[in-house]
Amino acid sequence: MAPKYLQVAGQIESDIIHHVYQKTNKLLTEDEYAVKYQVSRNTVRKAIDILVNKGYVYQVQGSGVFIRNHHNRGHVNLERLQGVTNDFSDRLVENKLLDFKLIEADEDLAVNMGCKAGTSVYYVKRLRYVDGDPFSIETSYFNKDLVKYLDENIVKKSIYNYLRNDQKLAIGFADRIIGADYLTSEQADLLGLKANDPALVVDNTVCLTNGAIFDYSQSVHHFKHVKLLKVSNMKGS
Amino acid sequence: MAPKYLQVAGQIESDIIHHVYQKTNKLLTEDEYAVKYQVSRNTVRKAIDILVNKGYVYQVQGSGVFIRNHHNRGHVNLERLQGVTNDFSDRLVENKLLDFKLIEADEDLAVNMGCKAGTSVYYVKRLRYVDGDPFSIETSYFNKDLVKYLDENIVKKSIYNYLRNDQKLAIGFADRIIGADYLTSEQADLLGLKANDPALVVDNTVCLTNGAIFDYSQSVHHFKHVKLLKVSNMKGS
DNA sequence: AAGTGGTCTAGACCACCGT
DNA sequence: CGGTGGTCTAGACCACTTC
Repeated sequence: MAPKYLQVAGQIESDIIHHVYQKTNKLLTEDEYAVKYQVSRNTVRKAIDILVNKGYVYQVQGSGVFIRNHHNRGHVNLERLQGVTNDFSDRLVENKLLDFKLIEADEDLAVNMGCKAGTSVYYVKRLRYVDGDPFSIETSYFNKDLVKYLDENIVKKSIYNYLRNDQKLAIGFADRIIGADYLTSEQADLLGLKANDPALVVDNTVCLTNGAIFDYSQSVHHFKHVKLLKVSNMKGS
Repeated sequence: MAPKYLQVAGQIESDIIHHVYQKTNKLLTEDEYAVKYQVSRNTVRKAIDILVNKGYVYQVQGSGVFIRNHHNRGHVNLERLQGVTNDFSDRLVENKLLDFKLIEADEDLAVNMGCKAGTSVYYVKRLRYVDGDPFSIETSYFNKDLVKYLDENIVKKSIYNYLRNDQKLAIGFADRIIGADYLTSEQADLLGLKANDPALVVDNTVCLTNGAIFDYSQSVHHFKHVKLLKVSNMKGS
């Protein structure tokens, strides 16, 4: 059973997506949601906080909660892991499996994954397409002590959906380090670009709720097709 | 008077930075902070939420709040606007003013700033250095209807510190769109790189608490010196 | 002055971690 | 089992916007 504030957030999010508030461009008041969903006002506020952080709305004290217009322009929202699968749910996301094997972590990888050298890790290399265009090259490592099982069929689809829904993995938090770099000629071939073209590179470190690193990965994105979106809230600084 | 949860968050943040919890790598319990600061537990939780979002700590139900080890590696934390000034407070941040003038917004700029064409906007172009290395080229536009005054002296220092502290501007939220692109030869000269080298490009749209856009800017970052950091929390999806 | 979001409290009960 | 974080409530009062 999902907590109430998530249920309420989901309902309101669905309303926004289906343009229920298009006339006023404004949500209902907190008190109105409290009555509507039979929850306390604090629970409503927690739900709205989630929508604020996802970039759907902004709050103005004394006035209301307003819908943000330029929310979706094909950007990958950094607020969600699993960006491509979520943000492009209305587009065709495909994966081409380039490599898949079980290996032992060397010294460098062990440092990045916070494990001992020699630990068994799944190695997955995929080329991801959106609407038929090459989108990014994703090289991932999964600690086998934590991710007990993977196979080619799973890996061709959404790995995270499997880990969360089937393996019931308690995914907690992630660091992402974002930079730019040259494309190697091999990467350029895969993405349909030229060697030394720019690349948008994201290093991911993903942890379980108990802090253990189960996934370390690097995504090399097509610089023309991929823009990341970060929405920030200045409250709390 | 800052709200209590911000004060508490500031205190604990300071404790973390000064290695008060180094022995255990763990914060005090929520109840202990509630007693220590004479606030309710909910206020403590709100303070800790801020530290979670800033990437200082992570929470484990039933166990405690733990400090994250690899927090600072010279990255620009996307959780804060004013990244360079904050994240590199222990390093030398300098600005070279390349251009500064009052102009009228053309059609394109007006669209980006949500204002009418012909609106007066300050135009600021700066080259930013960290520890003497060229770091990024920042091209900014400020709506003069909202940012009443700027001059060369202010612009050579931290614009945001001035707007927040002196002009008491109520800064609310921001969108950032992150991508990679080629460097132009002019940009390459400024950054000490070569034309067509990669660049990490960030477009900013910054709004007041009432939703009005007061700042639109583009930062072109040195791809070797700049990495952005995003910490994510999987709670609430 | 009325409406609406922002802060804060005190307390209840649940879920999970560790011993 | 006790300790600790997670969810939720009902209500009070403040700050800001709108009229």
